[in-house]
Amino acid sequence: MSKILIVEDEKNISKLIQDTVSLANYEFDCSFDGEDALKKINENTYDLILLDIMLPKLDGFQIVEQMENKNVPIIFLSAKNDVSTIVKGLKSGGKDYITKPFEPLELLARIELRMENKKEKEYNFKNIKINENTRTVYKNEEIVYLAPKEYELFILLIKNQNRVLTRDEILNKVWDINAQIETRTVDYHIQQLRKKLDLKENIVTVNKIGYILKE
Amino acid sequence: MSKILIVEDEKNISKLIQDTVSLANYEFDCSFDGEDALKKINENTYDLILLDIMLPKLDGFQIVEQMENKNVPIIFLSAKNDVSTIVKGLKSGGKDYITKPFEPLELLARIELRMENKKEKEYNFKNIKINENTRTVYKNEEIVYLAPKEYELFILLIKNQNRVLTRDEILNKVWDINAQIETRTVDYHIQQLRKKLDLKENIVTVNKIGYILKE
DNA sequence: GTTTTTTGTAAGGGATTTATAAAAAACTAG
DNA sequence: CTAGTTTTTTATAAATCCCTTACAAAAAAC
Repeated sequence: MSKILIVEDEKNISKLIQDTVSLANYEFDCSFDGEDALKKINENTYDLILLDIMLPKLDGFQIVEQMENKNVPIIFLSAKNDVSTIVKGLKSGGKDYITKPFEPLELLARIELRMENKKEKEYNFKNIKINENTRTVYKNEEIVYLAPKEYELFILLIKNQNRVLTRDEILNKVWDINAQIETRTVDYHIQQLRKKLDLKENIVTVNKIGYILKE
Repeated sequence: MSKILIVEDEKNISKLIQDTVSLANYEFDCSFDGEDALKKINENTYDLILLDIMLPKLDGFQIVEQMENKNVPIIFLSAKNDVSTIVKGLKSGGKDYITKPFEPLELLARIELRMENKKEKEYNFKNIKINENTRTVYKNEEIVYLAPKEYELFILLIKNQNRVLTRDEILNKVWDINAQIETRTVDYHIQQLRKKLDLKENIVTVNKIGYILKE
């Protein structure tokens, strides 16, 4: 889930922003002064920063200058509406500049616009991450290569976590086979997954029925 | 030089925009009604479109719907300042939405922001540097010459690092082929890249699917 | 407790897929 | 048209996949 940092010193405006981003189910952290914001930015990984300019201790521009990871998109959100400040904001790394008072729905639309790149079909299981867009599977951040059938089988399992999949169901979905053939093929591929992804404990055999992936 | 299309029916506003973009030495075309704009968009390649919403013949949203190349960035520029229209604009493909009356300098800053994406034309991978503007590829600071297809294929790979590219996807993007032909062409060019750029380890074959460039 | 069924696992091997070099075809520029 | 380059195809070697077999281990049935 995408995470936003809200940097805004006025409590009730911060609250309004929090409510707005919550609408779209974003996670968020809040910061009420510049120093704390900078600390949070450098210590965490945010997908977006909503940044006020006039702040205690450090102002928005100083934060932008001093932050380490320059790739996090920033939307300035400020009452300062003079052209020179807006232009400065946009040139200093801001992806947008919204003046207060703002309309929550417009803010949301502008947030989502900057987030768009990030939308990925991603599943997690234990220390395993699987990204369907890129067709990559990671175990502890390292790419694990899965053969075609293995990959399809794992997708099926992970999409049905904690649900027993019958052998028939598996054969249907991964092998496009309708007949009830007796074969060790499924067993073999289950074995491969258990091996490659350390899932000996997690892919549980349900005798005479099938398999279940569970934590 | 980057070229902008200005779509605005009011002559004097159009003139103001023209003067503004001229300040930054952008080339531009002008369109004063929707139909003409759509025609120009489909027949030319613009780097950015400044699009009014209320226009004769076709409105801005209809233009967006009907244009063929959906990748051209659009900035809406409209007197309509109700939230629902702004949100609609941002969600329908606009990269920004500026309300009239606007400040020329702010407009310019917002234009340059959207143009910037285009400037990011240098990629790095291991000891390889690739500059799209100059169409040069360096391996350890030394220029490596890549034939056209090789170059295009490498650009595709490097823009999709750590993402599996299917053979179909590759054929589509590099060869403009839609059919699923069986051919060894892709293999051959992959081989050339592996050879010329020492990427034997990094361009990994994903059996039955395609290839992935990874570190 | 024994037999039968089911599953785990390793190893073999045929079929499919990819790598590679070399030849043929298609371009390109002069 | 020609010479040189680029791209595609062909042919064969190599690699990979994944299905099967065989036997061990586990579970279920008797």
